[in-house]
Amino acid sequence: MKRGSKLAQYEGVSASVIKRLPRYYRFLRGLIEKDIHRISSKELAKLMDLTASQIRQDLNCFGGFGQQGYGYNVNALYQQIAKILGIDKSIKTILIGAGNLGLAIANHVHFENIGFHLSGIFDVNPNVVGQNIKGIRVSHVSSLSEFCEKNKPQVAILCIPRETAQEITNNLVDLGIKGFWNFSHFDIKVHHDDVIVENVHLGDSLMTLCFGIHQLNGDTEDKQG
Amino acid sequence: MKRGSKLAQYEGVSASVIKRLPRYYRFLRGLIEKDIHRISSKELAKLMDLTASQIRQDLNCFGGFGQQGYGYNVNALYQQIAKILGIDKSIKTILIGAGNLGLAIANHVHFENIGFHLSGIFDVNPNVVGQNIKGIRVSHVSSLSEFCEKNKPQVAILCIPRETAQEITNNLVDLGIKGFWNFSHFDIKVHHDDVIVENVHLGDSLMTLCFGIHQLNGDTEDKQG
DNA sequence: TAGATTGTTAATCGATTAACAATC
DNA sequence: TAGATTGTTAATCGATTAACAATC
Repeated sequence: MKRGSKLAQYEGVSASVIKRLPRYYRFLRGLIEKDIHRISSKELAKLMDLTASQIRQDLNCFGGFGQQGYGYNVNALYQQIAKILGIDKSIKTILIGAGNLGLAIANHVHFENIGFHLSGIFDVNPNVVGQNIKGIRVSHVSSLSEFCEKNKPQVAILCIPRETAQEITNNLVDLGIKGFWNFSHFDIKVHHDDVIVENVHLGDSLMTLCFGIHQLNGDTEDKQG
Repeated sequence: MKRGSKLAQYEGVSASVIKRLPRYYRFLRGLIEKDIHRISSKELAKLMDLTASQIRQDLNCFGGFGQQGYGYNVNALYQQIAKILGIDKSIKTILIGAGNLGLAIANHVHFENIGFHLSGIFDVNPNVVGQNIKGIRVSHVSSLSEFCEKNKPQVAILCIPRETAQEITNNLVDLGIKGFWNFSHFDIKVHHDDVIVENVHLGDSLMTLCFGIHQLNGDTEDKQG
């Protein structure tokens, strides 16, 4: 039995490569929709604004998916990447915080298509608790531990205020959560090395754009003199 | 008159450095809230899980904000970063697409705190057009060009389906939009080098987490045998 | 002054790109 | 076979880290 072995399959692969995989996946789907069944690293590079070298290097971290003189089979490569990412499985996931953003995430993200299953939604606001979202009844946060013991979710999505983020995180780690998708404006800390955090700092992203725009505009705010 | 000069102020600074600035900004605010007025690169490094070297290198791209033997004045540094990012100004911004995600963004993001002003919201759905969000009446997309000519927004937030993203982008570029905050599941292409795109691919982020979880679990899906 | 900590240069590390032999 | 394109090694480039003289 291989399953359960603690030996990570792609140990040597760098985070930079991993982070590019979803983008490959997206572009390959685009090709499939256009009925393109074969592509060379050179063509794909042009499409994605990368170098052909990088594409070949990236893919070869996981195996030789191409064929000399031919290129890559789009469908096969698409399936391979799905498998590498683990999208073909289904990770039990809970959402903490059903405010504006939490609701939008619940409704907008296609969990089932990308390897997740949303199985519980929690909030503290009595006006929200009891509501139905995507067929899931919003529960009070006080029922979290009971839920986790019974259902053993692996991932929690945090759409909660910065002030409570760390405390909730600590509780969730104790309840067995292994991964956080963190939307709170706070860099949550986790002291177990078998728990991972994926941050989505929307504000940070927008501030980067702010900088870029002022660079374009040539705005300077020198002390006049 | 310096304003309007096309000479970018921080031309030599790499994107990696820029992208870290908002995080510094967040942590500095945290310190201010804790009434900490002075910090060394070493202490800040520990807090942020960086090296002291990197912090000093990063900040010195923009100027010498510290003092030997003392460290950095938290308030002063906070203000400096705000200025570098251009958060102290206000960029006119429109939102395209007032579905789940668009509404959440409009309500959730503190535009005014991070250098932006939301001045228009547009959708095609007649059930949405006319609604009031944060004091802004949702207009039909057909009125976009009129609005842009009159108000000259510089940034557009795209919360629209992948299928229409490129077409809308092309229109908006023609209408003078200089920056895109793109939430559509599509890498929009822009062929002007004075237009910038900041992508937020939520699905990509979640897929990365998916990969990480399966690595932790030691999941393998080898052909058995 | 002595101690601390910066700003900055030099060394290291990692990621990207280029080159080319292998091979379909 | 000839042409195309991969897989992979080597070269380059950039980003991070270490070291240390400058200086508060």
